[in-house]
Amino acid sequence: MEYNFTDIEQRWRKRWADEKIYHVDIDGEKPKFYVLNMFPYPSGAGLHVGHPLGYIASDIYARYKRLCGYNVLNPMGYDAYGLPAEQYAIQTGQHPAITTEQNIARYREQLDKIGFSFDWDREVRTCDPKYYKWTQWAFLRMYNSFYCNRCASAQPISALVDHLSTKGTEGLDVAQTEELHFSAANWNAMSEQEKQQTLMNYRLAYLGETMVNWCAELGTVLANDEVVDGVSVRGGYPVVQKKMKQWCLRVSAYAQRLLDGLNGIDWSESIKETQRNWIGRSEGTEMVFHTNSADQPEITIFTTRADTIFGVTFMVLAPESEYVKPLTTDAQRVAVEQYVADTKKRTERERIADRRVSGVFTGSYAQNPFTGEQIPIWVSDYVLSGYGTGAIMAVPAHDSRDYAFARHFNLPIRPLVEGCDVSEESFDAKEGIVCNSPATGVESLKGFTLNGLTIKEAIVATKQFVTDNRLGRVKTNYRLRDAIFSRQRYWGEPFPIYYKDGMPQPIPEECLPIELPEVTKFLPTESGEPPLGNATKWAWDTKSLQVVDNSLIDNQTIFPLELSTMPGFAGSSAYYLRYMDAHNDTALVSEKADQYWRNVDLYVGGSEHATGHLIYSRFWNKFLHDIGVSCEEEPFGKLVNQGMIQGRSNFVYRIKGTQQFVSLGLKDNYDVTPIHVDVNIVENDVLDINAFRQWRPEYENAEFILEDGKYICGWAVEKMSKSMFNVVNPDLIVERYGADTLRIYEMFLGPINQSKPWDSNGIDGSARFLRKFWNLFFDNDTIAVDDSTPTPENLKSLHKLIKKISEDIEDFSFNTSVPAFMIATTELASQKCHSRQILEPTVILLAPFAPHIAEELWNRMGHDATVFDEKWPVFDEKYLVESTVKMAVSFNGKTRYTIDVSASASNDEVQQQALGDANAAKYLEGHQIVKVIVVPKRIVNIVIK
RNA sequence: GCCCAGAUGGCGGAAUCGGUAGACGCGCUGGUCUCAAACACCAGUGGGGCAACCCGUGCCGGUUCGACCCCGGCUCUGGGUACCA
Repeated sequence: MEYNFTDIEQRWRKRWADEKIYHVDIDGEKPKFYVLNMFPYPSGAGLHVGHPLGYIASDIYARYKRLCGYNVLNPMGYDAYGLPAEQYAIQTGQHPAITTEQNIARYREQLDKIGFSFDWDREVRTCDPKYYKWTQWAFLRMYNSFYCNRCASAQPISALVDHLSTKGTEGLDVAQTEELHFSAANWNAMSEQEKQQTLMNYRLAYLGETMVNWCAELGTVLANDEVVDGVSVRGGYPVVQKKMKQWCLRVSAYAQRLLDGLNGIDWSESIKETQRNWIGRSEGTEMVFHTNSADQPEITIFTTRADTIFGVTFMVLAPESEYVKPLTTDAQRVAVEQYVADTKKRTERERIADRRVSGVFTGSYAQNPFTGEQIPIWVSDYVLSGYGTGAIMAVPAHDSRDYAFARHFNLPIRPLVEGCDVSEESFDAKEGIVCNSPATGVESLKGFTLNGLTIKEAIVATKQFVTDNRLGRVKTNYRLRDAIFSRQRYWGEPFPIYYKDGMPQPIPEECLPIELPEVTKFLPTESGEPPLGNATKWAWDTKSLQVVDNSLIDNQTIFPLELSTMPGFAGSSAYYLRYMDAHNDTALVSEKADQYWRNVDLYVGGSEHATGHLIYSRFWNKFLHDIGVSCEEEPFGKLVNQGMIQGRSNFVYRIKGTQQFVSLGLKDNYDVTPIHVDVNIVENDVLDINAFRQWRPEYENAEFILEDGKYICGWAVEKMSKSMFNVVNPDLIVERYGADTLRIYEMFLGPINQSKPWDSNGIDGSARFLRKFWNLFFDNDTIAVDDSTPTPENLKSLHKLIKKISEDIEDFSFNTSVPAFMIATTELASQKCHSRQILEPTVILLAPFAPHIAEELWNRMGHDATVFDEKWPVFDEKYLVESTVKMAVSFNGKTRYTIDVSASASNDEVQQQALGDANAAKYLEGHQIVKVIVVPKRIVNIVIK
């Protein structure tokens, strides 16, 4: 019987869809299991063979869990807002909604061919108003919340207003932009506008004047994770620092919880470490340095090395620091202003590329709080305004950056560790015994000294002294910044915000969603406003509670709406919750659905989201947890990162200045240029010469120098992309080999979490395996499954397979499952096994990997129902018990021969047998036995001398 | 610079507990079938040697009866991150 995969796959896909066998509902009888893939951005290029890798792995797991009796939720949707659709719209005028719709249709068509067990009834699209209603809703909830440090939870803003109106800021311990101090009387005396302004300091979603990454070419601000090396991730355009009023999310409030939460989740250590570094907790000390004149502010600095206080020889302010202006003396004003202006002009990229030492003296001095010594205050761009307090105490002997600065400007360097050499470089290590702290003859405050302590002891002692003497305080800093939440783009979620007297006002929740307005142009307006500035119907009527025409704006009852839209991560931050209850019009997710599905048990996606989506999503979920929407504190229990599938490019070698192409093995005899050639006209690295001549007009008259009558192409592993001509489309593989072969082959390629090149050369092996598997069940054209009693060999082959496959799936080692199937198939074929008791469980084992063929065989064996309603076979050790075992015998660790021993033999008996063997005499000749080590069922090692 | 991961035949990769290194697949070689080719099937395939054997998991050293695996020191590759005080 021929294995006709095209017919089989089409038939089963239709039946699965018609009977909705992958549709799931809450089922109190069964335990739940939630499998999730990071949903794709539907790009215009469609899927290539790399995209389905993670989907196939998670589908195998989902089908396996279903067979194990779980109620499995395995949804799919689209992250549909994004820059490429908008840029395409700018170029062509085509509305992004239309191209997005087309791309989604194409994705769906491609996904459907691979046989996934998705419950499409739960599909979400981030650009659907029914979906982004809940994105806007969550934003409003954040706007109306603040973060209480004492209860480590988000609280309604009304609770804060109560506190402020009765106690002012007294006893307040909350997350805030800057620490404010005022009394209840002050608060009550504020105008409504002032109160609103003040509350912005505390809201979890707030409008803040912050330094942002501004990308002029894209016309928008970008989040920190969207900028790499000073250029935008998308497009690679330069990014500059600019102060702008932007919506922000107070992610920093959750820094500690985001850090703590990592300990309880099953993610790869590398991703957790990346997040820990990104959060960047550092424990240190804030110290106050007094300046000399009453009209100059005192300077607060942050340091993790308080122990180096006696080595401070200068201070440095960030150019953007608010301390700069009041601390600049008249004599230095021109130089300082010039320096600050110069710094502003340089992009971050330039600052990184050309890391020269620069700076300028302010003319002012501060006093060392421990010795009263006069310390010059400088300004330099190596100090960042955004971290700590934007001011540092410089200890050139023990910080390499301070060292470089001191050397450049000839400032003193004062070593504080016994025996350290600072003549060439600073001594940054936190090891050694402290000296010169204070130096001989220097008077220290209250006789305080660190001399003789280790650095670690000195840090503790200094912190204690600083706290006791009110010179500052112990402080924990986080590198994690608040997320900038505005984008000056069209194709994103609009904010449910309008402006009254310049102050933002929330639109009531019950009016959501506020739908994205139509525009005719997708570019910023001529006055530099975001694209929504082009909308003509984009004003809020506070009476009728609806969006109305701009011409009606009177700033009395009708007001302008926010022109920015939300960033890409907004829609992807809570989509896993929405899948639980995708059609609920009254809640993001019902309590019932949330209580049942709880959180994602298995999340599969790329590691490139480590500092983006995977942080924002955890933050967003923690907020929803605080307000009682999500019952779990962490959204994703187990995370598996699939590797990238790279392209395997092929090359032809043209002899320079000719139309002659030389085969790989002969190319070194000529002066050649390698040229990328379309991998689709190359098979097993052999070029299809005729196809090549037709590929492009310029190769029409190409001539070839062959080896063994063939043209062999060179190859290289590169990113899979159109320009390298190495894109492999899964549709073509499915057409030629079938979806089951594609699935098996993608898993066989290598470990799931490893990046690896796509190599079509090996796919025949996977196709051959499925054909052999299919043939197990047929005798010529008839199904050959009978009710015969299985032999011990049959049972052994089966149970070996059950054990291996079950373990592999649990461990996500699908690449080693495929060989196990191949071996079992070979064994069962040579045993001529036709027993139903063996073949039926074998089909169930294969079903997660190759669902179509499994269904077909299941059906042909006489079952009407789907194989996925069966039970996963139970492994029984007893079938694997051997009567005899092969053991290796080695002498001094070198294996010489093997012996067959009874499985029940004791170690002594095994030793007797190994030494009694005729071979033993040969190897023992002229030697003495020192000892014999017997490892049961494995090896007998005889130590001789 | 710092952090993380890795290095095994011609290639992708196995060896999940420190116990016969190279499973399985690709490729290659030989054979069967065929007028021939493709497909399919069968056999062989780490290197050296006629053989007994010897050598072999990036490099150097250590622990052990025994090391791809553990420890110390390097080299290289991939990824993340970077004036974070």
